[in-house]
Amino acid sequence: MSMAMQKSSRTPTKNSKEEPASFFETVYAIVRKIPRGRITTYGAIAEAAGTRLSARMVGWAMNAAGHAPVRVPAHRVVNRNGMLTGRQHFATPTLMQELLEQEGVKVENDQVVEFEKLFWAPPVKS
DNA sequence: TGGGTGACACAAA
DNA sequence: CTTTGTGCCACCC
Repeated sequence: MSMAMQKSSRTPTKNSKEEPASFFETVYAIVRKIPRGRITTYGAIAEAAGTRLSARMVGWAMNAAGHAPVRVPAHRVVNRNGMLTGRQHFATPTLMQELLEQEGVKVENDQVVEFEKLFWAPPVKS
């Protein structure tokens, strides 16, 4: 799959304040607010960010989150099915599951157990 | 400027 | 049930 675009450099646009300079940072801010042991979905984040029509962008932002200035708990973000779709993008394919289990989130067959119960609804972006 | 990209979501077959 | 296809939008070169 991934052949071109391996560098993917992004513009940090660091602001002294918490003000997100771009949609990416908005997503990062939301993801960082996910409580430990909880999870959310790309769609929920997208909705909170104001782009519910495109959950894809959240995944795209997560892709860039790997080189974000602040570590983003991307392992707490799963797809609508509660599946760890992004595990393949972590340092190791199993890292995402390991991190989740470290926080008490049980994962079976690449899917979060009781995903609906652990689901955390991100606050709506003002 | 324009085009391509995608860690999703949803509908249809 | 699984598979296939389309839409969607912000960001990067």
